[in-house]
Amino acid sequence: MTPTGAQSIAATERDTGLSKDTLRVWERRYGFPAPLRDSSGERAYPPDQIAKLRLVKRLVDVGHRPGRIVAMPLLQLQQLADACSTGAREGPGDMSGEDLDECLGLLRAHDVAGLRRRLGRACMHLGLARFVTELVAPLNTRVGEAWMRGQLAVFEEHAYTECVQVVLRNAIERVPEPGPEARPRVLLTTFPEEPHGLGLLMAEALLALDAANCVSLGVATPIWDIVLAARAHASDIVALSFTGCMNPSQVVEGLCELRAKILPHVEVWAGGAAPALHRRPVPGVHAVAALGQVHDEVQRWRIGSL
Amino acid sequence: MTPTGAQSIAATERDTGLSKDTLRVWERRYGFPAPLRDSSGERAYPPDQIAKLRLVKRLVDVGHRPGRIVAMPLLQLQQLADACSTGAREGPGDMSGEDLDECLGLLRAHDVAGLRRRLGRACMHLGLARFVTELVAPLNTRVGEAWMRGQLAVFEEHAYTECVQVVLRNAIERVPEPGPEARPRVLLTTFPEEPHGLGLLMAEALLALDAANCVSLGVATPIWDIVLAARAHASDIVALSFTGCMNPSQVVEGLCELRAKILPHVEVWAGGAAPALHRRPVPGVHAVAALGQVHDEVQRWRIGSL
DNA sequence: ACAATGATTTGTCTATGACAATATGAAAGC
DNA sequence: GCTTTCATATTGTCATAGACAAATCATTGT
Repeated sequence: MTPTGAQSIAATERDTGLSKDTLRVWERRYGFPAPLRDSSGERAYPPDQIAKLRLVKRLVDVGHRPGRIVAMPLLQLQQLADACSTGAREGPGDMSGEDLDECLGLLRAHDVAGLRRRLGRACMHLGLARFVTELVAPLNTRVGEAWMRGQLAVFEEHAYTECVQVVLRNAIERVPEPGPEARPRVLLTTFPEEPHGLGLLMAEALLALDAANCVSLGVATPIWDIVLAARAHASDIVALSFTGCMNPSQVVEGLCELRAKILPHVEVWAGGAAPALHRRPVPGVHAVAALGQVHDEVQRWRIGSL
Repeated sequence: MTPTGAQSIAATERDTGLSKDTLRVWERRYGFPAPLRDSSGERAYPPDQIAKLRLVKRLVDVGHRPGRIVAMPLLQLQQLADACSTGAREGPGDMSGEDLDECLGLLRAHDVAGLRRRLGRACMHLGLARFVTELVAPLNTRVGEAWMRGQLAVFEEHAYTECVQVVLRNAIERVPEPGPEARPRVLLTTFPEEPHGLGLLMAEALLALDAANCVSLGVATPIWDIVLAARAHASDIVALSFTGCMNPSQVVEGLCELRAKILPHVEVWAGGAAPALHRRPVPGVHAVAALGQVHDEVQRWRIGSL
């Protein structure tokens, strides 16, 4: 932390999601980042380079190639970011963007209590299923985009996530519990590299509405423990959630490994925004493209299990 | 993943919490771990070595020195683990261990729904404050110890955490909201290296009972964003939670940095099981030794702010 | 248009040396 | 006896540079 708040390589790794090795090899190959050096020759990344790295990482996650974009000037990167995000606009059946804008406004005004009330009201108004698929899902996208463009600070995204989590957990609690014999029995979790749990909670809400018997392990469960847990809970389905921040190869390898180790009659469902999921399907794994599909998939399972 | 489920160094890093650098340097210096090599010369850690590494890591976190214990045989390590955990036995005012045993029993039986009901009942019975300080806190310790001794699987610990989280969030939701003008205004979060949020939730529960105005950012907020958030929310207090898994130097450095960047009249509270917190106090940071202290600290703040 | 093949890109791994921060333990002073 | 001080040892992290396998691109041949 020598000059003007420049950060060590370890801090940069966690703030950008790029491994130390990757940071060093980009520097070697593409000339960026070009960190300062402290008195003992260690890299010190200034804040602006970290910001650019975050943007690059995001663009790489969406499919751009490092060699092409790492050396680009910041302005061009931002144009690129704008270009990708405008691609996915309101799907059919989404809320009129007004509600989304209202929520974003409350978030920007740091009115956490207000946002929580607004979301709670929307949940009651729409019903939990539509709340999840038509408000929370597109709102997540909007928040993610705003964050990528630098229009939203990290702490605002954190506040948002916490807020949605509170509302969702509350709503889930209010769904009447199915009997202990209800089926399917679903185990929900994420892989060890995936620290985000919002997708999991959205899935749990929809599953609970379909009277499935949910057990959530929270985030970041080692694969072997997922296997053990599925056995211990006699699960019919293991549901995994992935965000874009996960390395594509980790997604595919992890799913293969899980599929190989788990009992064959247990279904593996994988959902979320990770591009790898939908580019290369893994045999024996159900890729759930959209949250709206959850209901149909449960129906399918019930028919199949008769 | 060549022979008998041996894992790559990256997988071992996430499963043990030891960095790649540390794994390599231990091998170089102490001769353990001694991973196999795959066809291209890359390390492949067999499951038993990973298990031992986890145990060693835990012992190191409690204060043992790597140079002394890394090369020890497994049996001796287990004795060491038993020796340290029996050290901290029931503090005064704790529940009669029976309730704890009952909860642990439900957990071991994988009866998540039962555990949730049991905890919910205990919360109503004891009241939220005593529930947190006298049941959840010691139960956390028991679960941690059981995990260290290998009597509890990782997935069981995950299920436990999720369970407690649900119950706590539910209880917090039922505490009447204080008015928007209520003071103190408290911002809750953890440092970027700290992924555990249970301590945060326990603190939030106690603070809510004292009619503080809580805003939680969840876990893993960059320090600079904590500063921004405290400013945006006009917080009086920033409350941080730490577990033993955080590197001691990160704790101290982070607290110093935060203290330096944040407005001077904002108090910084730090609580949790991280040993560094109580060994080396950081100037300008209130180390909250036990959860029971939260109430008194809020009182102190209120008197001081008149 | 589509499949096969060769070239390039890219992240991760290895190896070894260096260093700063922390902890240990002995000696010295009260 | 008890604390303080300082030299020594321990320990995690960082640096450099080369290697390689998997994924992706671009080109060619049906």
